[in-house]
Amino acid sequence: MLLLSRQCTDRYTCRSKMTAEQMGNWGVIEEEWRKGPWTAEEDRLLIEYVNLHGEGRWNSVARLAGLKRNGKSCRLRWVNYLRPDLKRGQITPYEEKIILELHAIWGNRWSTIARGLPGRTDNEIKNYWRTHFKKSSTDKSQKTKARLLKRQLFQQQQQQLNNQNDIKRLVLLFEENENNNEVPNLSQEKQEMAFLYQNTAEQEQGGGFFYSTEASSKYEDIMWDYGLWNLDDFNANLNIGAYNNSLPCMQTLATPFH
DNA sequence: AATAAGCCCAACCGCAGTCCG
DNA sequence: TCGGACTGCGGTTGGGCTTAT
Repeated sequence: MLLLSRQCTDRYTCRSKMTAEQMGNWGVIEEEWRKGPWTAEEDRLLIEYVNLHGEGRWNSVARLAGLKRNGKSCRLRWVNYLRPDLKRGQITPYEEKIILELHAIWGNRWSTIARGLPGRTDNEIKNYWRTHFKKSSTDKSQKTKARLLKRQLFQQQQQQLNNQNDIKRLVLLFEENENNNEVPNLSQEKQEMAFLYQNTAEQEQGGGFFYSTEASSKYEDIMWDYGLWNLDDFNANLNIGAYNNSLPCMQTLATPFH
């Protein structure tokens, strides 16, 4: 094992005031790949590589960029630290709220949750969650969070009732256009979604629309896939009248993926 | 002032899914 | 169809920093 002499990354320099020497056994070469904290020079090479070749083909980075890092390490460094669209700084209360809400739905699917928080990485969210919320259920702050979440979920359910009414109106449109089997000016996806809602609603006989069953989970997948999670947008796109609610809720918080 | 406990976060690991020859 | 390479994800680790005692 070879101990390397090197500079620290900016982050380490300014945040942790840690020198390469202080890193001790970090920054070593095992076999052919370097491990441990990234140096400023490595960052520069990686940024250069991505600017030239784009993201992906991470295993080519070592060869093409002259980095002694494996593909996984390069991808992780880019995704979690070097990407230009990353937000810096603390998680805001608003973002925390989104994390809580999305985690209530998706559980530990951090990458899915991260898609609802532009500029934040799955790693960041995961770390934040583990630090702030993964505590024993007896923890006082946890109880407070749980209470807050419960209240939010109640508000969301009220909101969803409104959403259902909007979509039911859409379904009525379908029924009115039954002969044509198509609603004019609606994309295939949106028609499919409304059709799916119709079937799901029938199956569930009006019971819990979003979270209750496997059927609704299938529906959720389609919502995410088509970027229709935000029903405000959905309604706006359909021109069937957007509702207005000053309370932030699930539908208005999560952003579509496109 | 010393130190223990908790916080924070970069980075690693293993696994599973996808791609491609 | 199959198997290896690649990619992405979630879990975990480890070490510096901050706060509480």
